[in-house]
Amino acid sequence: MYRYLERRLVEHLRAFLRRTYNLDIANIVVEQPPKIAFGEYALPLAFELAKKLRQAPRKIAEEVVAGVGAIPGFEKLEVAGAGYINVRVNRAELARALAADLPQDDHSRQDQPAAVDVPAGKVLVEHSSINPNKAAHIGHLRNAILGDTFVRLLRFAGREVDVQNYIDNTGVQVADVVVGFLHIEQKSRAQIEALAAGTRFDYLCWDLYARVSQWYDEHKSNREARSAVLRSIEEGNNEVAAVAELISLAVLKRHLETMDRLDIEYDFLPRESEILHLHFWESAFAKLKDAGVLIYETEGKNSGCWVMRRAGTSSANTPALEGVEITAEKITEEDQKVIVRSNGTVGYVGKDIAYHMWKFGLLGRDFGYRKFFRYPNTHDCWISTVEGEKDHPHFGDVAEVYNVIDARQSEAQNTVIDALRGLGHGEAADRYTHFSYEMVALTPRCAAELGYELSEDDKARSWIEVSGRKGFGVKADDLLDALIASAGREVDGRHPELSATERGRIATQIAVGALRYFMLKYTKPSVIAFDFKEALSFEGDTGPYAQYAVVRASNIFRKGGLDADAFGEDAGNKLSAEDFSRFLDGESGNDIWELWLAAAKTSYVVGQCIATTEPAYLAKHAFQLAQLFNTFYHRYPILSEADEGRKKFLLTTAAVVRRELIRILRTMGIGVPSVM
RNA sequence: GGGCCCGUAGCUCAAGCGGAUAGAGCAUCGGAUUUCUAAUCCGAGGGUUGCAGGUUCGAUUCCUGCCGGGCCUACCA
Repeated sequence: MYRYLERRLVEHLRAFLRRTYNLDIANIVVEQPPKIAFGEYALPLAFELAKKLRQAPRKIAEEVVAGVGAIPGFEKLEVAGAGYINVRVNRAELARALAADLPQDDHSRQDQPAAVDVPAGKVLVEHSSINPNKAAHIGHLRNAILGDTFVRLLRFAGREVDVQNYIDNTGVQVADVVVGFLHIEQKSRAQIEALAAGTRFDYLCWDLYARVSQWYDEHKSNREARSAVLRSIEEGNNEVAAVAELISLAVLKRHLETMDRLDIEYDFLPRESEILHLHFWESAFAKLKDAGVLIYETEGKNSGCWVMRRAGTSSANTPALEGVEITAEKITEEDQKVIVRSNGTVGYVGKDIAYHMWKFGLLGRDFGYRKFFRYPNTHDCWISTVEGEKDHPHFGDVAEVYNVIDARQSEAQNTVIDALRGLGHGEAADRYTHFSYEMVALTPRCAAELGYELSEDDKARSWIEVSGRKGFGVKADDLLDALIASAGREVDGRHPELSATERGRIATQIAVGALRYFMLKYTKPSVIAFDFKEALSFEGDTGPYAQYAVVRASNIFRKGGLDADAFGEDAGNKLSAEDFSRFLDGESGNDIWELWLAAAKTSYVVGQCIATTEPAYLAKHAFQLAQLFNTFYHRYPILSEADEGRKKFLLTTAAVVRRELIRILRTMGIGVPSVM
């Protein structure tokens, strides 16, 4: 609602500037005033115009205020300070629309249906992409939670989204665990199969993987086992490849179970083995050669390889003059990225280029599909195969791509984008977003708790990187278990009257809320220094704080003998515009209005999150709304309110905030317990 | 060497394309009428936004140079 009012305001201003000053300002900046008493929007417009019009900002502001005329939904514009234009909306009108929960555009934009705002075409979000050779850890949790929340944000905005989780089942990481089972543990395929059927097979692989790394270090010759295993996996149709397949599928299944605990689901799991066996690369390779994106190097250390210019490097040595043959451009050795090795095999980036051509429907080949995993809610997750089932959903061929991959891979990601552009698919390259974020590390204290020996240098660091290879890190399931246990102790103490099952359910919801919120509250470029104390906190800027605000709202209705959901549904009919004016207008209405205004901003915030690929704004929004509600809750006792009209208004306020908060939390993948 | 990111309160982090008095949480200290349960609320202290310049009516934000830290820079994935 809030965002449509903003847009309408900008349109009126733009029209005014055009007809009055003959100026076309492409981007009219709209801000939010520092205090609610100043209004709902603030425009620094006059400062910008001062130079162009050669007039004092204050004078321009006065002209704008006087000349722009009435705008539907707005109360008035006024000049403040040196030339700010503060804008006041019609509080009663906005509140009534929010209470009625009108579909966003019905109220604000009757001339344009909501569908106009939703861009055409499907969106593909790739996230998680965990190597299927060991248990998922906290770093993977950040990825999956960011990715899943972004999916929810897109769906909130009306987009159709496919969720993919890319599985590298043919690389060294899987090979190393295969080496561990076959060479160190000396297990047979049947024995491994039995282990894989046990509980938390991924934990077993976690430890084994760390031991394999040690084993390699013991004798250089031990590494030969890895090469042999890798070769067998790539060739396929042999015992080693079968072992690798069974391990990677078993670990993958564990990952899906772990993520399902957090309400994270996938639609499709494309695997590297199919990219190889279905010859995706051959198709891509031919096109890349034709387009001159790949260059065959004949000298230097990369002699015999097909190379590409590394993303971010410029051809400073060979000035890009017009008419210069670009395809014959010489790339200095250090700016070369090897795509095809001299032995003819393709590296990771090459496979990724092929995969992304497939994503955009530019490859001319498709995967085979079979059902792999059915979630408890009966949603099916599909996996790639060479020969698949006849009937399957259509994946790929999308309009936009978001890849949730950590910042360390930005160069590789940009190289893929460059390749698409080099192939002449500039429009695809423009709609390819590397959703980049920083890693999760551990505080030195946390590392010490896990038994890691700290050097003096380590102790001075603000954080220490986890290492799967060393088996050093916090496993996702362990963290979740710890959170559930901790939340469970609180619930048991507070609600002994509930059944153990019910208490467990609540503890799980709180744990998931705490974990998801924790991973979302930091902005993406910030390294998270993980600490159990912080992650296990349920107070202050946390998920449980926001959940608790909803529970409190629910309690009001329960104690009052009312149904909160039902009350919220027709809340718009309970009060007249005059009622809203009475309680929201003027100085006295400011603090409750602030709560209403915050509740009205959800779709605006969702839009910001998508535009900036930053889910942290949603966490901030949830916290702010919960905080305002708690203040309101404390300041205005509702059930004991004597004035019936006022009581109805306060109840409506609680119902609307509760409804919006539930919506926000759902978009973050966080449910709300019945009691806390 | 080159590329990318970061540096804000004791700690962990915010600050929408440059805007009004740089905000939260934690920690510390002091409070909250026996209320819709305190996983809550109110208050206090705590800042030369790494340093130095520049652009601007206005800079935490943009530019340049330093200082400090991280990541990437494999014929690994």
